[in-house]
Amino acid sequence: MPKLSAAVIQVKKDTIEDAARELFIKQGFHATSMRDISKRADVSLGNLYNYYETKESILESIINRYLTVIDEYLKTIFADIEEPMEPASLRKLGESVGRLVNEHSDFWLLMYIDVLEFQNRHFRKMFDGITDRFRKIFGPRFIAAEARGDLRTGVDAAPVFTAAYMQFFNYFLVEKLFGGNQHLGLTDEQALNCLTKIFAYGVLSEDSLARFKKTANKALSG
Amino acid sequence: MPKLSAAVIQVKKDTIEDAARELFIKQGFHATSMRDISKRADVSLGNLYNYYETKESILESIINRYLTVIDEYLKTIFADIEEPMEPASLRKLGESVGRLVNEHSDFWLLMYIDVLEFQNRHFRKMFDGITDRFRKIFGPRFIAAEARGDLRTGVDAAPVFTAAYMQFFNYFLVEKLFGGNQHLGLTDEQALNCLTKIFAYGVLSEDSLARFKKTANKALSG
DNA sequence: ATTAAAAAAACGGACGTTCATTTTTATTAA
DNA sequence: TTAATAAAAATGAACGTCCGTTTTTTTAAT
Repeated sequence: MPKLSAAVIQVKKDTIEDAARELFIKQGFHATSMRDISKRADVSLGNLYNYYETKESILESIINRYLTVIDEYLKTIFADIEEPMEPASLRKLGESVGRLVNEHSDFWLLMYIDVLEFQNRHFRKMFDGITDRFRKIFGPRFIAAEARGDLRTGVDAAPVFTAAYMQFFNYFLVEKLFGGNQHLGLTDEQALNCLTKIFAYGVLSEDSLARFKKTANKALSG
Repeated sequence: MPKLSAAVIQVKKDTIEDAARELFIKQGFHATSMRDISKRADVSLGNLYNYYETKESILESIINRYLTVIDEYLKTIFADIEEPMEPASLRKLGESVGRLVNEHSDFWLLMYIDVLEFQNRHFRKMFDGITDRFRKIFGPRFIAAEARGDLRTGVDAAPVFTAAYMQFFNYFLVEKLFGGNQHLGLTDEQALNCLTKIFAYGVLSEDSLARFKKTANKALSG
């Protein structure tokens, strides 16, 4: 038998990884055996080792492929955002992140597998330097917003945008994977509104704002 | 041999659970064998089954004990907060949550184990109805703050406080377990300040606030 | 002597991986 | 177009190890 074409090999790897992913997610990495994978992928046990060196390398391949999928999803999300600091944009960011979490919730389970089994070796890049990445994408618009006077004095847009992104992320992950069931006491729609308003307007009234500023601002400088 | 005293039994269970916890955290639940636990706890393999029915019940016992520890920690945190909506209080909340995460980071790994292996069965209660719990603790002070006019009109303090709590939590978890290494591009101190300011004051300036309110407020109502 | 705890041995099964064997198929020669 | 061939792919039994748990035996305290 001559070598299979790269395309055929890729198809087979796809079916193997699909099967493995489903199992890893449902029952964890260690609880999934190579026999389980071979059965579900309809590939003989031994043949798995023609495509992957070890069981761990199957997981790695799944994670790496998934990372690119998510990366592209995120790119389309960010491409849709014109003025990142506007409330409507933040709200839209939240919606998009919610979809990302809910449509790919298995991916985030893989992330926890990675945290537990490999000290998050494969997923580190997701969070490492994330603020800088946002600065790269939105930098000019951050600066423009500041120049227009959209932002409070002293506010750096990049970490704030990152914080909003992370907050949305965390909200939907808790809802989806941690059994939060409306842990903010609000529907998803209401929660998105609430979180967006927090980032845009904050919580304090104009009156109390002036009152607290005297005592709090020095403590919160920097 | 007469029955061991309850105290002696508890001591032994402590040593077993300490050993098991260290192993579960370091290498995961499935990757940890009863032989590993028996070796580390210096207890014979068979004897483990005089104290626990199954391996899973060891994990459950660890989680339940830990849950009470964390619960008490949280109680002391909340007891320290007099006016929950003041910036200084939010900042203090953030510091406390940071300590909680960093001092008990293994606990949160157990939570991820629980998510993966048991659909978060044991940890659900940590997030379920959390906003209501905050309302129970701070309810009168939330109402008082609103009555004093501290809050913007239409702001419900409880979900906001919960969101702040979750945001701090997530920030430190990402830093500690997900390799964030300053993912906001700030030191922990600066990040605490930044997040606190977001919750207190929001991001937008007074000028832009008025400008956006016309378009955004109807979209964000509710 | 009695009773329970602790240790050791044993059990059946499942694990990741290897490997000798069989099957398959793109290429080659007819 | 077809048949032969050679090499890769696919197979599944086998390997040695380790698993969670059970059973048996030994030890220790009343």
